[in-house]
Amino acid sequence: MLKIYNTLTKKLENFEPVSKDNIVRLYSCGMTVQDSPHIGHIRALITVDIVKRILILNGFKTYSVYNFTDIDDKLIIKMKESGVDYRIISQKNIDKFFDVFKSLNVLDFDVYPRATLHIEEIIDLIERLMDKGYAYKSKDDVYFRVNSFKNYGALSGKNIDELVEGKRIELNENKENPLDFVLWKGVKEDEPFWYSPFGKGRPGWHIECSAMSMKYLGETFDIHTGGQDLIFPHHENEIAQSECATEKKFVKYWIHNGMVNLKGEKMSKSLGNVYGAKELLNRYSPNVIRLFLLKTHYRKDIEFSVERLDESQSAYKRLIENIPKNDEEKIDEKLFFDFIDALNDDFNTPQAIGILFETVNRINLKQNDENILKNTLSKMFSSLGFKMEEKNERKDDLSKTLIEILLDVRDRLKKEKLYDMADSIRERLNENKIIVNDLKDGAVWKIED
RNA sequence: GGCGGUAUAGCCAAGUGGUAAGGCGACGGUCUGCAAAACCGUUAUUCUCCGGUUCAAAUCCGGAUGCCGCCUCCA
Repeated sequence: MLKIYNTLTKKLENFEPVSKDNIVRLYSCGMTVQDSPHIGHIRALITVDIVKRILILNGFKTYSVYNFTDIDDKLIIKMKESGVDYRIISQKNIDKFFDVFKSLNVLDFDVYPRATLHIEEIIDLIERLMDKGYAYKSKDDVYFRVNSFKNYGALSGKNIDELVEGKRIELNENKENPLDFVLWKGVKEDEPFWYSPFGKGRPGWHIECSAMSMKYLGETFDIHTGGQDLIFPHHENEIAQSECATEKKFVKYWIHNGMVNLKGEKMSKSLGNVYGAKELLNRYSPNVIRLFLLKTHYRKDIEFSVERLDESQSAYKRLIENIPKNDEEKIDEKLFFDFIDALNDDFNTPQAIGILFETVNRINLKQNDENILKNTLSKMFSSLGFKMEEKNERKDDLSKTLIEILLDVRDRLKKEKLYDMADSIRERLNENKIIVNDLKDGAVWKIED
């Protein structure tokens, strides 16, 4: 039985899907595409990926949505600064996202909707809210009336009265209540806009997620994921908008992943301390990054560092040694069951990875069930979304031959006990990223990753 | 100030009542002319601190302290 920690109830709950059709519907809050993806986005992505994979292991089918918020204040600021149209900036970042996405071996989502392509749905939703008295027009903007939703604060555990006293509420004389949030922003000079019954303007943050999730997943769906930093106000506002419009429960399970911190600080665009996804992928393989992330439980913050990644790389090397190339059928059912059991406990990937390494240790002890263990390891490996990497053979036949000749010469030198010369050949090859290891039956070589 | 989370070995990290998984590192060993790689072994009498409950506590209860996130755009 799959158990999920639900942010809404703050409890571990048994997972039971909303619909009887065996399809689990998920919505992931994606990027606001004013900037390139970073390690934090990767973590969120790997988290949903694991959620989906484990649902599938439990016999469910999934239908999932990953959205792009491709119009917002920051994008407009960037446009004004650079003189480049916001659509070009956002498209560039969406392209970058898909580059990263593809290399990570993440399961495809079924839909990747964009806010600007759902203006109609957004307007409809705002109209529904206005008709019911949950939203009001003030000057050129439309706001959501927070006081009209009695459950406001349920997800984030916040109390409306305390929020009002908080020091960080933005002052805006158009609002009835400082907590009210904008659904539709009236156009200002030199800004992109769309026509609507409430005047020219553009959607506020929050509303696009409600409109798009409802469109593709229905008014009530199973799982909504995102980073912990989205709990308030973004997800809180999504619930308010959606539930007021439909008068139905919006989402059954809310899953939030922890942050990736850098030097004790959250990595974020505003702090300017982000570590780019692309940079990272140039330096580490997708599997190493995946291992680095899955070694820590998804709800816990991770302290980002190159040392941690190097550590994961060392561990990964040991793991990969024992993954057979061809998947065979026969596995150790008990072992695999333990593995699933760990994952079914709120996606406990650290424990599952522990089982992987215990299996590696057993394989290395060369017991008689070695092959079965290897097959099981392979199945666990791919269940977690790791993918056997194709070694890119950057060596052509000629250099291969030359290296073989050199090693042959070196072998003869060794036999003559001319170790200085033999070692010098090894060193010079080494300097050129050709690693030579003398094993029992002769030397082997490989090109350094 | 409010809300939430967290504290486990040198470092990272599981474990929520039955006597501390796993990884990295370090050290020792096998192999080796040497090195490297690979493999084997060792590495927390104890879980931030102080009380309490229990036959039994890292785990439950009360209290203290530290760290982090959110309360403003954020994955």
